[in-house]
Formats: sequence, structure tokens, C-alpha cells
Amino acid sequence: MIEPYNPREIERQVQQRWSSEPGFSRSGDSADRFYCLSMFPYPSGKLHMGHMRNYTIGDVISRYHAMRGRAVLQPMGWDAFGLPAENAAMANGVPPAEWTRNNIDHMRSQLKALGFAIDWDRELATCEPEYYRWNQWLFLRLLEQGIAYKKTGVVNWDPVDQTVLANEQVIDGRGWRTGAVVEKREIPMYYLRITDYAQELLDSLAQLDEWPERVRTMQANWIGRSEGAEISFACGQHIIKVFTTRPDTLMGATYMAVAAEHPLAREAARDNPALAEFIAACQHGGVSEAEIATQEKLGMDTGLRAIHPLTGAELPVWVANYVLMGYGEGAIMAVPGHDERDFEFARKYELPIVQVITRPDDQPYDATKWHEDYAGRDGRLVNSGPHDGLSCEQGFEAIVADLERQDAGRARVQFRLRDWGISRQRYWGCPIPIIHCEHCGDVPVPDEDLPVRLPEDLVPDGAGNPLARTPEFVDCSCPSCGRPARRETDTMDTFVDSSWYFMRYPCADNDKAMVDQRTDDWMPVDQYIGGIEHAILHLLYARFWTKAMRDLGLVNHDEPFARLLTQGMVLAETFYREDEAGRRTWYNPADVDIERDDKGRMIGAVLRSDGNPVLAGGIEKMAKSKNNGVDPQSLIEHYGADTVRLFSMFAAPPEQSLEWSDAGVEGAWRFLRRLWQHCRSHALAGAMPGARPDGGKLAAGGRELRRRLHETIAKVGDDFGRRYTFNTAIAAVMELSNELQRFKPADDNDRALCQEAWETVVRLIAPVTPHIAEVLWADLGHQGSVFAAGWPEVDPAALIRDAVTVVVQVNGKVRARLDTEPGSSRERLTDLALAEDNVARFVSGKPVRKVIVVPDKLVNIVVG
RNA sequence: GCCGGGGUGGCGGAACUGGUAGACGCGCCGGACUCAAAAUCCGGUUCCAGUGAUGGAGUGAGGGUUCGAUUCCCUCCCCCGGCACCA
Repeated sequence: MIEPYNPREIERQVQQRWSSEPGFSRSGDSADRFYCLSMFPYPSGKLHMGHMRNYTIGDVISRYHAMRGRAVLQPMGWDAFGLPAENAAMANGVPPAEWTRNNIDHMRSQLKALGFAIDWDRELATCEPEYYRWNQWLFLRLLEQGIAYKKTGVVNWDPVDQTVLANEQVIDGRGWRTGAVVEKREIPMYYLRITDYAQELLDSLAQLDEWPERVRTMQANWIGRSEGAEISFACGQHIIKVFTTRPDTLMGATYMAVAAEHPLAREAARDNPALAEFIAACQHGGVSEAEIATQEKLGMDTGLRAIHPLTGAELPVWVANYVLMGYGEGAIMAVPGHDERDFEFARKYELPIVQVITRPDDQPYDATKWHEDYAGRDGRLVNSGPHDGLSCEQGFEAIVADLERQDAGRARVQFRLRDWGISRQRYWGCPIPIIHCEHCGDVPVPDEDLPVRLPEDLVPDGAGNPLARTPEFVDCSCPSCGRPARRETDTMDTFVDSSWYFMRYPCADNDKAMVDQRTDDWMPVDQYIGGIEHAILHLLYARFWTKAMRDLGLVNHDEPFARLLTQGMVLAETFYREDEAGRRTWYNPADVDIERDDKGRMIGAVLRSDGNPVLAGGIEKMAKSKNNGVDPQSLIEHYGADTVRLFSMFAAPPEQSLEWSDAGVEGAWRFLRRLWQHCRSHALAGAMPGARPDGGKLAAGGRELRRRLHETIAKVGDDFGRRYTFNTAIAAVMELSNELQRFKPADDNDRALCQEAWETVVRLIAPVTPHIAEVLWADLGHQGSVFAAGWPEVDPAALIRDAVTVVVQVNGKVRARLDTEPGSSRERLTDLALAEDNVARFVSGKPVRKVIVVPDKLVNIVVG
């Protein structure tokens, strides 16, 4: 009698064994190292499905490489600073530190229950002084290098709460708590000169050939290198500097536009109340690019006039809300004839539009309607005086040369990328180690005084930074002159914390240095896994930080992540009811029963508790707001970790979004139970560990099974090691297992085949469902961990086929299939194909014009 | 608005280099077992026509290249991610 599959019991036992004997080597001594890193989680309270999926992917890859004999490092930590802890504090009055640490404890135990082979000795949390002191230390080094510097920046200001808001706290231009119209406000902040690295960050994307192409494209577009010219326009005593990618259209410039924050706009507003009012109005609304790009284009004439550097013509200078102070020079030369935004603006304010580039086929220029080709570079210059007739490229060169002669401009490269503002006016973050002294200015905290510790007992209330109201933190003496001084109360962007945590894991116990030799030994990360939502910011900052550390001589690699896998989101069905006012109440899918028609289509759904209907709201990302989150914890308790891991790897390839399905989990559970039953019944009949069949003595069925077995080894190894398509790997193991379960051994040689096959199935599935694999491996007669047993080898002799199926098409449509010996000649395949009745039917009476043969695969007969 | 990705049966997905569309799983239908139900096992399952052999249609829509297109090219529609202070 085989005892039933009881995951709770076996997972507990196996995890206990792993805690003393992890099953695979993590020592850093091996030359063949593999650093497998998953993005560390924000400790929000409990593990969600996205985490579960992310870390399962990492664990599968780690365990696969361990079975291949590599020393694997798979660490875990906590991205523990950030806004949600402050929000929780406001809601419950609990200090962020306490809330965060409780969450970490809970989530750590959840990760352990999932059986991830994490090296917990290296755990770190960014809110611990032992970690963030090195943020501060490196910041001071960057300050010495001039990479860190101070300037003003624009933030969202809530005039009621008197506080700076994050972009996500601005909803339709209003503060989330107060509903007050948000204003833009300029404040001093610290920046990092990531733009100094823009060219290298762009160039070295080319060496990241194991990153998804789309991530590299997004980063390249984000960095946004453009070649153009810097041009100076005289405006009274002032010079307006602009950057343009189209100096060839300079003769079409009909006005200038400056940002509302531009010094010239402010000066012009001093004695122009209407303009001052307009500039003030431009301060309303949030600072995010999406908000600015979608707002209506507005502008006002400053009354100032700039001089065109080549023609001497007077150009009106406008203030326009579509010009960004943060990009280029905060001013543009407007060429409405050939720039869509300028065209729209010029039409609206009736500014002149001049064509200076011809259209394709010399079509006439229509200044009443924008055409796509206006922005093209294929035409020739017109209305451009001496440059008429030049191509855009030649015009570019000629006009830049003119400008250089007059000292009014030069060719220049401009990046879209802006310097990284790291100051945050928030409590729960890493303090910026600066002391403000009335006499000495901004003084760095001396290294020996690091870390500047964040007080952990404060509770934010939404109105400003509580640090600023804490004299014990703020009041200090100047390190330079010793007189009373004030400590900086801004903290660092949490992207700083996450820009180097992966370099700390290898040396997490070092309290003397930020990184040491072990960091160089393990870096770069061989495989990094995380959400696609981090494709730009986090990954770009981490790349920059790595290069900055390299230039300080701290590490010797250029790029932190050799290979990147970006996982998709986890989605679930949503259900709701609507009251008379149109307000929706959302119900968790776990509490809803689905009604189906006889084809399995959903025709309705009812709430289990009251039996009344609910409406389906479509499939959406799991979120609190839609109450469609499925809790991994309850599933683990019900089915065990292996089932949940198996389903999440099986339901979709990792890069795609994953639609959660309880029925699908049930299917994964059934598979594991069948595996358990059949594998154990084989073992019970007499395990023969390590036995292998004599291939020559197998009957046709056995040979077929053995061929499938070895094909599956090759397929699964490729899927785990190269393609990372865990879903197809699992499907292949399922197919093999189904076939094996149907196979009835006739003699001892067949039983040896069964032993080989079960040992293989268990090892192939082990990275995904490690607990059941360990137990079945022991049942098959083996001592020690399945992860120490190594990955199965493909026997090439087993792969040889007796027959192949060749498809026969007539004019591209399948008309027959041939079972034939492999390696048949073109002629033989053609003859066999034409001899098929159904093929003859479609060929008869028509001349054969062509026959295409793909050996062992396909014959296509083209007739008529 | 800008940048990036996606769209295949009732559902999740497979088809890796242009060569059998729908592997595997779910759901559904039928059967076995059972006093009965659950569980389990066996069979069927893209749609339309046909008892069947088979035929026709079919990978968001439209067009193109090709002997052959889910795959390559063009136009369009819809959904999702990012947009620098969510992480």
C-alpha cells in the first residue's frame, strides 16, 4: 500500500534536512560559480504572487545550475526604506522601523516555507545602519569626485499639508490626502552626474547581449543621445541658448519659447502682471512627464525680441508650458514648419509658419494642416538664402559652420537623460551625511562619524518630514569649526539602496569596507531576475552606480548583470457588484463560484456566501484595489509549496503575464499526486538504483520510450539553461511521465528502463518541485540529495529513430502523411507522396510545376 | 503625448531557424468504478458541413512577399508596462 502524497509532511521533513545539509555547494571556492539574483522585495507585509513567481524562477535556475555542478550563490534581502512604511505609520501610528521589521520576519518565514535554496547567512536589509552607512560613505566619495553636487530641482508641493508629494501621491493634479491643487516648487537638492556616464551607459548596452532586446532599446531611448547644435540668440543684454537637433531648419525659426522657470521669463514678468499670472498658472499641476506631455499647450508672449543669428530678424520670445526647464537649456527655437509641437502652438497663437525643407515629390506645403513628412530629413533646403538646394545633412553642416564663424553656435551632442536627483524630503530613508553650518556652508560628515543614524521611533503624519522637527537629530556641531550647526534632514532616494545591494551580499559580514575581494569574485551577477517595470530606472541606476564604484577603484567590473530575465505580472479575474450610485464593491475570486455553459464558457458568477450574482470585471493585475489578490500562503497550506511552484512555472513563460487559476493549481496538484503514486509503486516493486537497460534488447515500445526519455533530457536542459521556458520544460516532463505510466514492463530489462526513466523524471522536475523530488529520489534507492546527483546525461544512441512522419502538401495544403525511414531521398519521398490516393486526387490532370522537399519533414507538390 | 511589449480553441498556453497550427494543462462532453457521491481511471474536444472517409475556414483587422506565413514587410484597431519622488 502506497501512502498518499502528503506535501505538508514531506515538505516539513525535507526543509528540516536542508537546514543542516543544503544539498548543494554554496562555497565560493569553486572556479565554476553562478550568481543567481532575484530583485529583493519591498517588505510590504506578506508575500504576494509576484514575489512567489519571481523567486521560484530564481530558485529553479539556481537548482538547475547546482545540479550541473556549479557553486551557486542565491541570496536574499530587503528593500526596506520607502514610502509605504510611512503610509502604514500614518494609518496605524506604528513607527516605520517596527512595521518594516515585523514584515521582514513574516515574509522571511514565508520564503522559507516555499523551499527556496537561499543563503540566509548573507541576508541584508537596507534600513539597517550596517548597510546604509555605505550609501553615506559612497555619497561622500562621489561628492569629493564632483559626481555628487547640489542644485535646485522642481518638486510637487501640497500647499495644504505643506509637504512634498511623490508623483504617485498626485492624482489629477491634486494632493491625494488634501485634494489641494498641487504646485511646482523649486528646492535645493543633491544630484548625481549620471549624465557624465551617458555615453558609456549607452555604448556598453551593446555588450549586454543576454539582456532582452526590448530592455536595451528602452534604455537606449531613455538615454536618448541626439546630435545637433547649440545656438545662441541675442535678446537685449541676454543670450538665449537653445539646443536643436535640426540646425538645418534654422531659417524656419519664427519664434522662441522658454520654460516658465527660465530666468528670462521671470525677468520679463517683473513688470508684466499678466505674464506673471501666466507663469504662476504654469506652476499648477504635477511635475511628471506624462502629465506635462498630455496637458494643453499654452503660451504667452513675453514682449522680448531675440535676434536671429543669421538673418538678424527679430523673433518674439514666448513662455510655453511645453518647454521643459530640465531638458537642454530650458529654451527652444521654434520651427513650426517642421516640428509638430511648434506647428500646433503656432497655429493656436497665429505665429508665422515658414517652409524651409521641400516635401517628397515637390508637393506644395500646406500650412493649415500638419503632415507627417514635414518633420522628415529627406527634402532639400528652401527659403534658406545661400543654403537653398542643400540636403538636410549638408544644410546641417553649412549652417553650423556659419554659426561657428560668428561665434553664435557649435555642433553638440545632447542626451535626454537627466542627472539623478537623490534628495527626498522624507523620514524613512538613508540620511544624507551633510551638516549645514552658517560659517562653513555645507560640510560633509567625517567618515569616522558614519553612519549618520536615522532615529527609529518617529511616526510621520503626512505634513512634512518629522526629522526636521526632531532637535536630537537636527542639532549638531560643525565638523569644521565646531560651532552649532544643523544636520541635513533630506534622505536618499531608495533607488540608491537598490543600486548596489547585489555587491554587498558576497561580503555582507564585512564591517570595515563597503565591498571586498569576494565581491569581485562573484560579480557580475550571472542571472538577474525581476519585474519588467524596472526595465529602465532601477537597472540604469544600478549600472551607473557600478561604473562609479569601478572608477573609485572599489570593483573591477563594468556591468553588474550579465544576463537579465524580466518576468511578467501576475493577473487574476475580478468580480464586483455595483450599487445605485455606481460604486463598485470588489469580491475576491476565492469567494466566487463560476457558472458555465456546456462548452465551458463562463456565463455567470455568484458569490458563494449569498448565492447571488456578481459581475465579471475582466482580468487585471493582482491588486488590493480590485480585491483580486490570491494569497500564496493559503495555497501553500492547502496544496504544499511544490504544487504552487509547479503551477506558477507551468501556466506561462516567465516573461509573459501569468493568469492565476485555481483550477490550474488543481491540475498541477493532480500531476504531482500521479507522479508520487506511479514512481513509488515502481520503487515498491523493487528499486534498482543506477540500473540502465540494454538498449539493444528492448522491444519497439521500450525503444520508443527510451528515445522519448533522452529527447526529453535534451529538451528540458535546453529549456532550463538557455530558453528559460519553464512551461515547455514541465510540459515535456508531463508527456514523458504520462508515457512512462502507460508503459508495462515485461522483463527485468524493461524494469531497468523504468528505473532509468523514473530517476530521470525525478531529476528533471527537481528544480521546480524540490521537496517531492528529494523524497522520490530516496525511494528510488539513493542516498543523499537529488541535487548532489547531477543532471542526467543524454545517450545519443537512444535518440536514433526507426521512422519519421513526412507531411505531403499539394499547393501548400496538407493532403497526406507518410511514415517512412529517416534519410529517404528526394526522389523516393516524391514517389511515395504521388502514390498516396488523396494526393493523386488533388494532383490528377494538372501538370506538376515544382516539388519542394524538406528531408524527413515535408513534400510540397505545386501543380496547375 | 512619448518609449517599449503583446493579441493563437471555451480558458492558460505550444509551434525555438519560414515547413503538420492548437503540444501540455484547465474546462467541458461521454464512459468505467460506486448503493450513491467525491476522488480516480479510460475516451473525445478549434469552428462549419458530413454517419464517415474527407472537405472548407481559421493565429486581432486589412494588404504584401513566398511553393509555403502564428513566424518576414506595410497600414490600422485593442490591451498592458515605463515616463525620472511607488517600488
